[in-house]
Amino acid sequence: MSISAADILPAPKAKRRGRQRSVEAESAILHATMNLLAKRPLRDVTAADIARKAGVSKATLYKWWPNKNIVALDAFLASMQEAVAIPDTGSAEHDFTIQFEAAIDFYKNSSGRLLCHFIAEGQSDPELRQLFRERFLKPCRQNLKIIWQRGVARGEIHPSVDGDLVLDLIFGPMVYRLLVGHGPLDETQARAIIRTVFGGVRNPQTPGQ
Amino acid sequence: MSISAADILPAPKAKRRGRQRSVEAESAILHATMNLLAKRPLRDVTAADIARKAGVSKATLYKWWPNKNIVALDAFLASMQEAVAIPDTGSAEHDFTIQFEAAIDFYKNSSGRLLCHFIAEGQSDPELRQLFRERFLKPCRQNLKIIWQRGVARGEIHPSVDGDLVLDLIFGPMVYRLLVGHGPLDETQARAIIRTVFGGVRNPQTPGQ
Amino acid sequence: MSISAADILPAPKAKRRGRQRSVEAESAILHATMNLLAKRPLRDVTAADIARKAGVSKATLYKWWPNKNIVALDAFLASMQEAVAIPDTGSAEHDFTIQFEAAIDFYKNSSGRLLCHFIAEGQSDPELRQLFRERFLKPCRQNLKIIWQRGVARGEIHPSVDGDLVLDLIFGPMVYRLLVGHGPLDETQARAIIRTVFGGVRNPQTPGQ
Amino acid sequence: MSISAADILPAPKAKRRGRQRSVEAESAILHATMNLLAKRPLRDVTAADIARKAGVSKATLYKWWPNKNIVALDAFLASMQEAVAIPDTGSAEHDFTIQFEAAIDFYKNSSGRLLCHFIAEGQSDPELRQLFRERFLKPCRQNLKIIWQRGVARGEIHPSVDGDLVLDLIFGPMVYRLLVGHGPLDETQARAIIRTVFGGVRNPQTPGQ
DNA sequence: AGCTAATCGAGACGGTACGTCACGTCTTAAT
DNA sequence: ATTAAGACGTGACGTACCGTCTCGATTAGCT
Repeated sequence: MSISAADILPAPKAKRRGRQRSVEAESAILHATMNLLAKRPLRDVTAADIARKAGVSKATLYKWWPNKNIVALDAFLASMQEAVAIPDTGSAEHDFTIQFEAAIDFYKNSSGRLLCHFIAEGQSDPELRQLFRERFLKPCRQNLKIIWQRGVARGEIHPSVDGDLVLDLIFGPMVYRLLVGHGPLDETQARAIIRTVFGGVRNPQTPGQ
Repeated sequence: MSISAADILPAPKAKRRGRQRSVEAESAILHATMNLLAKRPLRDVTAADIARKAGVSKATLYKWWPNKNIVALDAFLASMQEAVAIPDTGSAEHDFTIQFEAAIDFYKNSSGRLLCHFIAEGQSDPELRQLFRERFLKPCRQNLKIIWQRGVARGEIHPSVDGDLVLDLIFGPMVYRLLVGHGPLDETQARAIIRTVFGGVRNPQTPGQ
Repeated sequence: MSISAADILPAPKAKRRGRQRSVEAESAILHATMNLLAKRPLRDVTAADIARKAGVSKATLYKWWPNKNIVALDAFLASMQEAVAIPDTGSAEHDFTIQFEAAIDFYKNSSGRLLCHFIAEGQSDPELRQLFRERFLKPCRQNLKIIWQRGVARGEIHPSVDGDLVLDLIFGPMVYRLLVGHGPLDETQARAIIRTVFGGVRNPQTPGQ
Repeated sequence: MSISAADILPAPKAKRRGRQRSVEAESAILHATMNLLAKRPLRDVTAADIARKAGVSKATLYKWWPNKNIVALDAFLASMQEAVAIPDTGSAEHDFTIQFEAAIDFYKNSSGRLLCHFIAEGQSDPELRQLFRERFLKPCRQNLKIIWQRGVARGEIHPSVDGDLVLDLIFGPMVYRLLVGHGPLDETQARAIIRTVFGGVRNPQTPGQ
């Protein structure tokens, strides 16, 4: 899933004359960024901080990225190298549970804070918002949709329900609680969410329903 | 639901000696703030802007509020004067649908952007995050929980499902989409969300389930 | 030599109606001011500081004095209660030496710093400058002129030299060094100054003069 | 005698890497400062005023100078480009008269007000006081001491009198009157001061002396 | 083997918002 | 009428970060 800055920037048409872009610099910037983001929130990491830590000039940073938020997004994506294997247990509900528990576990660390900051900064940085959707959210959701599709194919999931809606019913509450912190977020909650999304909150015993 | 700055500050026991706090100033600040927030995002509204527009000094603003974000929250809360009547149609699902549609309608305007900015700024401003939960979220959710409680009492809603979870299953997706903008948010979606939360995504026809 | 605020302000015509002016307040203000000025420079003492220390409201302070600088001048003058006895040894040079040594001794303490601050603040506060001349400088110089007059009368001092010039030749260097700190200021210097002012710097032995 | 900010800052050893300090900015700042100081007193000139007038950012100003007072001192020094030719008429008294009259003439304008403000601000700004002595006073006095030295060498001036004292006897009264304004300051006074400093105030005719 | 560009580090720059401070004025209830 | 308390408008302060820019140095393909 890793996406380097090169993906965003124009492809190097043939070989350009002059000094080539420094790969070390890019790598140093991304690593320095993740390093800093592990310690303090995105808002408190300045472009100058990143440049200093990476041993790179601010100009280099701004040459390849429009601003530090997008550097951070890039660094975050680059750090998610290993492709996540989508489980396939034969039960969509079980698969979702596995994936969702893993997600909550992952976002409990500084990754969650970072995710929140991307969403937060995206409120006043449309480009970040856009890239966040394209580069991060879309691939994630495409993976998850496979579970949904299997569920529909197997007849487990009602075909009338939109796949995007299913994902948002699952991940919406998680993101909400991550951002606002008004409720707990652990394995128990993960299971309860999946169980409820699948079963619904309606009481079937009720005669009048 | 309106909450003025006075709620946050020490209550005026009897009448204090000395010049009283200017009610006009407070009101002017709150109105000016809402006025500005209707035009541009919270990030682009400065403390000086608010002070100028309110005909008030910056010092006065900082005397009563720690920063402009919390002024904005206060202004937002003050603008939500009218108590929202909780519907009671006899069906929790219907009640939720009414309320949820109203909410989505409300947050489609600048209110939604403001809500998003509160959540966004809250990521790097713990006090705002805390106040947002206490002053805004809590009262809202207490209202909504009444619908849930009636539903449980009537046997419509399965008693095993936590009320907070129900609210997050409904509002989580909305907030998620408001913040990230990866999916639509309209009356159709509102109904689909409520319907799915109540009915679940599981296909009951499936024999193997 | 003490001059109270009352001297500056309009005399209380008969008995006015209502609460009478608090003498304690005035005294408390003047004492508090001197107290504060002994600790830190005039610039760093605020009107609020004085009011707080005196247990008085800022409004009271501003009612009777135009600003804190003039409060300070008043406080300084009030603290110089005891009339200085002018020496009369029969020699103007000796008398001046005695007085000048005493002056340098006096201004070595915080009094000197205060004097400097009056002169300094006077650069941007014409009223202070004016009052400093009238209330402080004039009385001081009138005293000192007695020494000069006696010297002229006795034939010690050349009648062609203006008395004010004599005083400035003596005290100018002192004030200059107090303010700028470019040279020492002690008993030795005091004597050298008086000696030189009386004798001149010209070398009488020089034949060609 | 001109002293630029560069003198205060670390000398540019060879050519440093990176963008060089803008000479235009420095020059613009110094000129703008003098320009403003010709119109209103130092106290009423703000750092923002200078920056705006110079077309420079406040940050740049604060990068190179600790505060506006020292900018002003620098600007004042820079404006005193032309080296003052020390007169050499063969008579120290005459030389001093020429120089002193010129000084009084110079300080009659806004320069005198500026000088006073440097001394005034120096009372609460030790760095300014220090720089004023080092950068302004010292060079001035070294020039003037040449006159004194010649006078001593020629036998005109009594060798027992310290050169610094001679200068303070002459300039002390001038500075005193400039600051306090208690006496006139013109050509007549200038001559009277020099004459008295050289001849002393003592009446030689007096038999009893 | 130069020439020519693109890139690099360093860091200065204009701009703008921040939150604080002191000023001198004012309003209020109590004396 | 004057007081203590203290809120108020004004306006400067010095700091921080933004994103742009200008340097001289470095590097590599092209002549």
